[in-house]
Amino acid sequence: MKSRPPSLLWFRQDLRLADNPALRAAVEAGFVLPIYILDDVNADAWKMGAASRAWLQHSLAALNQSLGGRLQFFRGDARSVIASLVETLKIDAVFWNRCYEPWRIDRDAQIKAELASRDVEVRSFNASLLWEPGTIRKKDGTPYRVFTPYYQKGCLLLAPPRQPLAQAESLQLHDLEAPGSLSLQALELLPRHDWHRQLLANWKIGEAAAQQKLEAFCTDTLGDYRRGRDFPAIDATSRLSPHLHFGELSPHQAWHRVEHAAMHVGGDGPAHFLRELAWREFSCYLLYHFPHLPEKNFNPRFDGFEWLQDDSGILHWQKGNTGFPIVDAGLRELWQTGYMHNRVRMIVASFLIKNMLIHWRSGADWFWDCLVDADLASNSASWQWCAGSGADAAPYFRIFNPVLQSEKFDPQGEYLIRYCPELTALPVRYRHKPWEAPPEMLQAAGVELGVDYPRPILDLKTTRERALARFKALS
DNA sequence: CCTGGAGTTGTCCTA
DNA sequence: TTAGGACAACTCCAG
Repeated sequence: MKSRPPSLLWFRQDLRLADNPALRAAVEAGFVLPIYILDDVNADAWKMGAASRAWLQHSLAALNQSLGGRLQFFRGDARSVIASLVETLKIDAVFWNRCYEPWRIDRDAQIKAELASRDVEVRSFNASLLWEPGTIRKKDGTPYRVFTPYYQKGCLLLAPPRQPLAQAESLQLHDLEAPGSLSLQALELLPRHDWHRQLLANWKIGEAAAQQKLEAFCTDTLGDYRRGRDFPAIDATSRLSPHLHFGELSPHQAWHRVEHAAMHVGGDGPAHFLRELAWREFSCYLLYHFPHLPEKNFNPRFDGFEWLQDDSGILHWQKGNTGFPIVDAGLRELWQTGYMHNRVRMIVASFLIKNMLIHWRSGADWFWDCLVDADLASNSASWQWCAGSGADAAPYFRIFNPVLQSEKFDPQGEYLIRYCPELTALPVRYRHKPWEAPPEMLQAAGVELGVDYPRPILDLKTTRERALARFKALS
């Protein structure tokens, strides 16, 4: 008896079983062969960074477990991996959920064409965006460049986000090992050194953990979200970004769960969180319509800007040794946990770009490698926003003063000493600016500047004036 | 077709 | 001590 071949379900940035349209379609078609391909070939310059890979390792392990160990892994050019699977297993249907990075769009279009020419059915779905970029335009047909009209007119007036799909029932999985399939370990997602262990001790990874976190956020912190989200010492943000990036959670699930919570929570926390989800969408929208966003200034006026080449400066910044505690705390948080609080991301970005006059791409590259929530769209759009070269960008004269920001948003210096514990014994007011503490106070606190904690690598006032002059000259 | 208000996240100076 | 204004330029859209 000859059985029908399984349909191929290609997991990408949708590592979940619930609210997964491609999975649902595959299940309805019969037996399913679920696969994941680590495609560094087509990703080229945008291969996942180290922190993302470490996350991915655990997310795939969780997904594999939910699939009873039937998820099959591959490595290499997805075009040839899929072609060969289709050929050897006589597969006649392939399903996936869409991704929106330019290189993935190109690659997927090639695969789609190739499969179509072999009479293989290909169906792709939207699983990661509330509003897909191609559908949102201004009245004149061009894409939006400003967030608020994009969100208010383009998105909200168009259609409400669809309801999440229920998990597909009676999943029948293909249980033969496909030719060329590898073990998860063979993807070599974890670095040789042990850095990722400490990093991932901060996180619970996978679909179940993501759901729990969404649940906890809605019940515990959503009410105070608007105010609390600015204070890095408080656990008042959702920290859902890596789960959303890898698709352990869909934005539809988050949107509707938060809308539901709004009935009980009240206040403007829920609306502000939904706006943040919409900023994620806006970044993806910009990358879709302006595919050079990761490399080139969105506003070409910045092309003539002369950034400084300062390799030793970048190193101080990366390692959290600038001598400005809020900046150093942020970068150390990034290194130790794969994450940085949103407020602090803006502060360290402003410091690198405006005070150090270093190209926003240097910062974006570092974040790309270190963030567990690294996302090409959000990372590129946000760095350009900080630089002033992006869409709806910050004005050039908005230069964060790291001391004022620290005093305002971490008044007790709790966040500072969490990542710069050497400053703990200093009185709170000097935690924000240890170089101003009197020598005897530093001595009493056991801090020798330049030894236990760095001296400031630059002068805030003069670098601010330098940036104002240089940026003003662009206009 | 023109016009004016509003727009994620600040800082500094002056009165 | 504190509040208000200046600091651009541009996009979007309602009137």
